[in-house]
Order: sequence, then C-alpha cells, then structure tokens
Amino acid sequence: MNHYVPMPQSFYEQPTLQLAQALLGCLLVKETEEGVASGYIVETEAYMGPADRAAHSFGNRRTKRTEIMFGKAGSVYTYTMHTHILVNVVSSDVGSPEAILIRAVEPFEGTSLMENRRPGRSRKEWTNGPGKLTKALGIQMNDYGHHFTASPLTICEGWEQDSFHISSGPRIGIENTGEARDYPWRYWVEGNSYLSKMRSPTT
DNA sequence: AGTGGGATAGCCT
DNA sequence: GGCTATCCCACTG
Repeated sequence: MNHYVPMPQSFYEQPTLQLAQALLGCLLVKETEEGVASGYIVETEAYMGPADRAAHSFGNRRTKRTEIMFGKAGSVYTYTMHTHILVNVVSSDVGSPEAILIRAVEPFEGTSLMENRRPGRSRKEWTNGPGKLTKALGIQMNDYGHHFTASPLTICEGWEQDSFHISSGPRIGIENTGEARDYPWRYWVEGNSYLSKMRSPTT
C-alpha cells in the first residue's frame, strides 16, 4: 500500500517562482465524508505579492480575504469567483503575501466521485481549470486558512520531477493589469492533456 | 467576442 | 443596505 506522503513544511519555504514549478507533479488530495479524491498538479500560476498588480495583495492590501496570504507558507487560500472556488498555496515568508494558484490537475484517485461532482462532462472537463478542479475534488471555502501538510486538504508526493518537462508563459484572466500581464509566471507540464484552455497565442 | 451567471468581500453611503 | 470588482465557466452565434 503506497500511501500519500504530505510534503514537509520546508517544501513550501522555497522561493515562490521555484515552488510554483516544484508543485507540478505533486498530488493534491482532498478527503471528504464521501471519500478521497486526488489529482496530479499539472498547471500553476504565481502571484508575487505587493509589487504584482495582478495579485490580490498588490500594494500590501491586507483585508479579511487576503489575510492568509500574509501567513505561513503552505497555508490554504481559497477564494470565490462568482459560483466558482479557486485554491491557492500561500508561499514566501510570514508578512510577505505571495501565493500560487492551482489551475489544473490530472485525476488520480476517486474518479467516480469526480464524475458525480461534474455530471455530464467528459473526463477531461472534470479538472482542466481552477474552478473545475475545486468542484471535482470537493474543495470548499471552509478549507481557507488550513495548512497543506494536514488533512483534509493536502499536497503530497507525486511524479518524479525528472519524468516530465515544464513550460512557462503569461498568466490568464488578468488582461487589465498593465505590464504584469506579460510576466511568464504560469507553469505547466508540457504536453499534458488536462491543462486549462490555452488562450491567445498572439505570437 | 460577447454575455449571463449569482458568491463573496470591500467600500461606500 | 446597495453598489462594484473579482486570479472563472459555459453558453451563444
């Protein structure tokens, strides 16, 4: 029985851009009363804190919502966007509000649960976007403020880091944020078929 | 490309 | 209490 091994605290204490890449291939695991669902992280986006116009914490904006971004690396930052919930990994030192958005995962365990939570969708459509994967895995707003080293929401060892290639490019959904829009702070597992939709090649 | 959806939080009265 | 923005999604055509 090969069981889930949560990444240690030290894993989360590497620099944000490095952590955003290190998270690729890790398993995102959510336990609920219905059972366990998990998927391999295949796409992430870094948000670089006070200097990043696209980040919620731009200009050190500190509110009830962003408060956790100022907390310990490895904390869970959930956020609602209309009907959708997005999940982020807090990074950097306490007081330095940086975070990484998990944009897509590849289903692993609990696929029948995911299917029930994403009725009528093809397998690919279960988790190939930040709002979709939270629904498929059962991630809720009450996961806010927990830590990824402890149940019910954990990040665990997954694929070997040398078993895939990492690509990077501009982030998504932040068209109106000035020069920050072009920073290549989105990372993904090259060629994976569960990535979120790629937009605007615009060469 | 445009747009409706309908969940928060923040910021103003 | 009302307005507005938000690190999206799915549906139109």
